Amino acid sequence: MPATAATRRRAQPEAPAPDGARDPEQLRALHAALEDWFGAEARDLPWREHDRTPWGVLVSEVMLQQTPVVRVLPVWREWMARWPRPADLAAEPAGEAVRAWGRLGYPRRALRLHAAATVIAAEHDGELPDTEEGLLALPGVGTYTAAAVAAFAFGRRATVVDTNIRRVHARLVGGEALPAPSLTAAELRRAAILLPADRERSVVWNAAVMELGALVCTARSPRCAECPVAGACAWRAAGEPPPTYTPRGQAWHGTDRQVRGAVMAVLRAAEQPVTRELLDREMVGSAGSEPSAPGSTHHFAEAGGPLRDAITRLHALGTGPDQLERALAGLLADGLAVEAEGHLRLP
DNA sequence: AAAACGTGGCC
DNA sequence: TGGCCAAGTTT
Repeated sequence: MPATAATRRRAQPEAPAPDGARDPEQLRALHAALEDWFGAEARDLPWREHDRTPWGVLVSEVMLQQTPVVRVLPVWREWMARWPRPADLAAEPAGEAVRAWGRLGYPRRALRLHAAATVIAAEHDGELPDTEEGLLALPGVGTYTAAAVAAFAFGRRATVVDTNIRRVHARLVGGEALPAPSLTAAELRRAAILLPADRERSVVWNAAVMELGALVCTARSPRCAECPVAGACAWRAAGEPPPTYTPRGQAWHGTDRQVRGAVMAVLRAAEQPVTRELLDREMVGSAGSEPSAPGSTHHFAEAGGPLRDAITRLHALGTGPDQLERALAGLLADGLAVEAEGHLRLP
């Protein structure tokens, strides 16, 4: 049956299907455009250098979970210099990883990286697993990180889906301002459809889409004028409709999380274990008052700038006894702190 | 499966 | 100024 004008229109709709099923020609053009753009505009990040190691890629991916690149860079360099191989990290106490984590946030990531290094050293002869499945079994490695390391460290064809990629797909293909609040099965299917069949191209595509989301197709005020695929963007074609929901932020002030963070800052800064009694006496219910001067107790005798600052910050929270108790219990349960003989310290 | 989990910069 | 946001994982 000869194709009529009507059937041709149905076969080639103006807007791409939201599941990403564009025709092969469109897809190929998309792949080529982003490949070129990435080649010209990609940032020079150390974990993309030729001398990178799979371990370095894993460390970068974990550090980058919910943490901006600029903050990760110096810490990643420090880690690589100090612990160039998983076994190097595994040879040290977990607390060293937590301390070297600095202020990246979510310090249990440091704990899990140390645990992963221990597994790699003990069960994998010091080498990272080179499959998604093997990587996924490591502590702190979820679906995103497993796919990312498989692709970027081992050159595998993996469906990488992070927050940047989700946003780019939502706009470019889905015609929506933002992806759903949480990852859906439909998004995974769409990402799989969009992934180039060619292995090497798939690696570049993953990196390119992620980079586009980070540099151009940003959450707030996207730079569409600089976008290499703006002409193919379903969101623009639809007139850039606003988000259909408003993301709700995380509570912070007055939360246990805030107290945990302040306690961890003290433990990181402290050269010696900190007495539990000190936390209770100096930091509970004393908002508005002054913390004891460094040197007023033997615990503070050697309090330098960083420790003093951390203590001052915790003091300023005016944490109540119940909340301090809860926060400490949480830290101990998570293994981020250890209590022995009335003292608290990093593990 | 919703909720917990740090931190700092930006508009 | 305060809410939003950043290469998520775990329970």
